[in-house]
Amino acid sequence: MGNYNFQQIEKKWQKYWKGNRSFVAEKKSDLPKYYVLDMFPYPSGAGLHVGHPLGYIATDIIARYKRQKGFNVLHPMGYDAFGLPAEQYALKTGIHPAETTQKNTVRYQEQMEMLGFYHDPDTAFRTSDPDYYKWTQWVFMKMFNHWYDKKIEKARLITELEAHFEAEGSKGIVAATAYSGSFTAEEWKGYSPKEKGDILMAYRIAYTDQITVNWCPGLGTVLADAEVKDGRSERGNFPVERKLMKQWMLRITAYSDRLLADLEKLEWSDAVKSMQKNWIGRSEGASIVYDVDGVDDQLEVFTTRPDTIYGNTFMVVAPEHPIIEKICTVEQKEEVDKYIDWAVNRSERDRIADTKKTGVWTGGYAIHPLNGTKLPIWISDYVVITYGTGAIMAVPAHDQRDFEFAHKFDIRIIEVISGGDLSKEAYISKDGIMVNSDFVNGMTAREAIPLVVKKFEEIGRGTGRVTYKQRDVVWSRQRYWGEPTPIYYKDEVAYSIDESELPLVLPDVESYKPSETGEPPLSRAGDWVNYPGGGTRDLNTMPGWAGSSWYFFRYPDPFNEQELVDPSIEKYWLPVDLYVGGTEHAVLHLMYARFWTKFMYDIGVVSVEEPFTKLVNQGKIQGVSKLAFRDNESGEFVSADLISEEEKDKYTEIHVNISLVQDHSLDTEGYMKWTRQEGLVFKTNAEGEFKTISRAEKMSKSLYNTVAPDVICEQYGADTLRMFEMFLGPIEMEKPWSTESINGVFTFLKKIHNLYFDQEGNSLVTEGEPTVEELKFLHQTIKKTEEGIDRLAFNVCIPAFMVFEKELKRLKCRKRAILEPFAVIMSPFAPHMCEELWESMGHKESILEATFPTWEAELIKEQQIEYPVQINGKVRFKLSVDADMSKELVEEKALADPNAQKWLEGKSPRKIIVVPGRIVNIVL
RNA sequence: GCGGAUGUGGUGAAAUUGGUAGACACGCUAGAUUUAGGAUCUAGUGCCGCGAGGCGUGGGGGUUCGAGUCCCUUCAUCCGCACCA
Repeated sequence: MGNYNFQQIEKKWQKYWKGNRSFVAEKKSDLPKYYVLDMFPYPSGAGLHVGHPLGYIATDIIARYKRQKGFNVLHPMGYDAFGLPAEQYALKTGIHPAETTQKNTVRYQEQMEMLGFYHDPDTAFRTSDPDYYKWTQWVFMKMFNHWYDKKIEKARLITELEAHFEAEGSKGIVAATAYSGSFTAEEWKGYSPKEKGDILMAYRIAYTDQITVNWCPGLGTVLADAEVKDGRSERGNFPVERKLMKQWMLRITAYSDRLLADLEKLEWSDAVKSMQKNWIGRSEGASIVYDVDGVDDQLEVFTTRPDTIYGNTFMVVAPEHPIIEKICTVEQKEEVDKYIDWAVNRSERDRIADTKKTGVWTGGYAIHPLNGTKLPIWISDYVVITYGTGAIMAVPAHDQRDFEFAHKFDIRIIEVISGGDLSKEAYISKDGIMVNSDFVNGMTAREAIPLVVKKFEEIGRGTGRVTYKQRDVVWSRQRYWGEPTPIYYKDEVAYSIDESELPLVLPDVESYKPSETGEPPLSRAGDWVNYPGGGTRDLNTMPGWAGSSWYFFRYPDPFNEQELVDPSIEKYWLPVDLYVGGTEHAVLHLMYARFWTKFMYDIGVVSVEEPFTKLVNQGKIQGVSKLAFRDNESGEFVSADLISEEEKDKYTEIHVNISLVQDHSLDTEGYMKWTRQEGLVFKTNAEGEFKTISRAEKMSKSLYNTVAPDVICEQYGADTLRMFEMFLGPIEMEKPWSTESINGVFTFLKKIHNLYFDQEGNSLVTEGEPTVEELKFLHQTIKKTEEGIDRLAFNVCIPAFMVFEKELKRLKCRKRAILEPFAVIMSPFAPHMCEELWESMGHKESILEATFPTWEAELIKEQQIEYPVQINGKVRFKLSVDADMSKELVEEKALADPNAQKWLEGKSPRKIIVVPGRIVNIVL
């Protein structure tokens, strides 16, 4: 057998689809729309490996299926093209990142085409195209020109704020801002342009601020908190230091509440939702203001447990807290300075690794707001300046950290909630009963919380408050390969450029390095840095997140020069119905995309508040690495089967290229050639083989375990690869790549080919009327396929096809009425082959135009049902009855059955359960 | 520590609302066939047992006529966050 010439077939249909622009969506249509989206890739130089297409195959299947179901389908694929690798390559080689990006994009496109994907070719833009980033800059400018009004929970024009200041001063404004001053209209009018500019800046949604940032000297740029892992950069693994710098920020915190609340509306996994919730980190509590003994300043703390106020025996402030210098006594000064110096210079990494409590007393006291006792104020780095107010009321009896601290420094512990064992640990439950607590004694802690807050509000000592872990996001990078910031400065005041000047095109520079003075690469852009008409340009570029924060709005209308997106088109297409991508973007990208969407909604550019209705995180396909053992002392390589478990630590594991390994045996000659090393010693086993071990881990070039889809396509074809990847298991799950079982799918496709064609390639399809049995099997298969696709369980569709193929073979059925719909339902999975089958059956149109058949419930209904009959929970025999027989009749028939009589032996059963269509259970 | 997920044969995995656990595929075993190749076809394959039969969805307990599925508890693995007040 085997004239399944997949190479020829696949080439033919890929050319056909391309030539006919088969996958271009109608911009607007009376048809219902379906918008399915992949997280667009960064086009890296390495090209795709077999792990990448997993999600793309899934979305491709959905896209083709939905089209056959009568939807107008948009399945776009563009490129997230700004980013570090191209720039670092440019630093090394001098090749312009645009050139590298262009080359890599073409390679990606070829590979995707090879896999037969349904991607709208009009959407293949790059975020680095000026026509695209024009709108990235445009949104940024809008953020610069808006502030967030907390009263109506909406972004508003900054000019409206100015007008308000002009008329009434700062009174009556409730905004998301760090500005805490107040002024009258008269005062405002008297301010200099710089003073006004500074105040307005503190309100803008895109604003600059002098902040402590994660400065990464190795990369020459600042990084977002999330881009830093254990004190090192996530990319490149360079050390990161804390440094005070002026940076662009986006006021995402203004949206924290909405970002949190709207999670409820989304069909996202609990895992991602909880990661987002965690990141926003909302907590409800109270802020309480303490007087400080002998000083005018007050100390404000945030707590989630105001109920424990009477257990408060000391205060702790972060080492950076400004109050320290005011309250620190002369006697304590030296010790305090020493501690602060140590704590501040301690690396993030050490601080996390070491959870032992450290600290020092300032010498000062705070006054308990309810009972007036003096509470010593301590400094410790277990309190961080960036959360809450950077100061806490310590309640050692009911907070584990305070408990440890109090024990170490021998501070008083007062129990105020009974029920715990304070000799061992703090008692943190809210269900205990309050004691030693004046007016809340006797109630539970949970009940006490609102009463204590109320009390503080009455005496003007505090208020109920909500805090968030989330902080504003740093939105500037001192890099070249990104969107230039559309801002210029004149007399130290920032202005946005005019909309007509967009796009602000990234200028060429002769070197991509930062300048000698540490300024960004754009400082080398010659005259570009001067804004025409006076002033100088901002030299920062935006982070990689910028382009990906809104790209899904551009796909429906990618060539629009007048608007970011035509509102009527946007209304038709958005939101995205299904978004598929990896978990690595669970927090940052998805958070920023949601934030930008909400902002754009506020200013009326888009009609949706949430961009992605349903999100699916595809599990990555892991690589299977091959490792050889090398003796640490002798440097000899030793076959893995010669090494016992205990000896393993005497050897180093070396990743070897998986193509050099067959059946765990390493081609040692090949290895030496590959590593360009000669005379290596390999200790082989008794059979003369050198064994390696396998390990599933991330598929990565550096671990030499990548498998290119090109190789698989050449050997088995794209249809086999697609089906195989879907067959491996549920798309959400992580699984190691194994080529071993691919043959099963390949054989199946060959069988399908043989079902439709003879050896010479002539069609075997016959014209007879299908039998009821044949139709029944067909419709069962359609049903399974439809249900499988609807819940993205592609791994159950393919077995259904396999079973059906066997069934057809058994029935010797090659009837058109059966084989035609069969080709249609399989076509999303193996599109090339099914097109070929479709054509061979005399169709002129592409199989894409064929309607996905609907299963007919009547047809698959059984005439006779075979009930398993249980006696006391065990199946004892089978009972065949008419499908429409009533429960009572089934019961009667079951009891009358000789098999049942055998078990009953004349006794009458206690109970009989008949579940229609399922089972009969007789209980004795 | 907190949060989220996952535990089913030798392997990847199936199993609508609780209703014959292990579909389908890989692998393995036996056989057939061939121009012998890692091709193709047929049969078998959860475990124990010669057998009837018994036991089986990480462990323990519960609800139910009936539990992979629901509840409680415990263990293991993976992921995320982490002195968050």
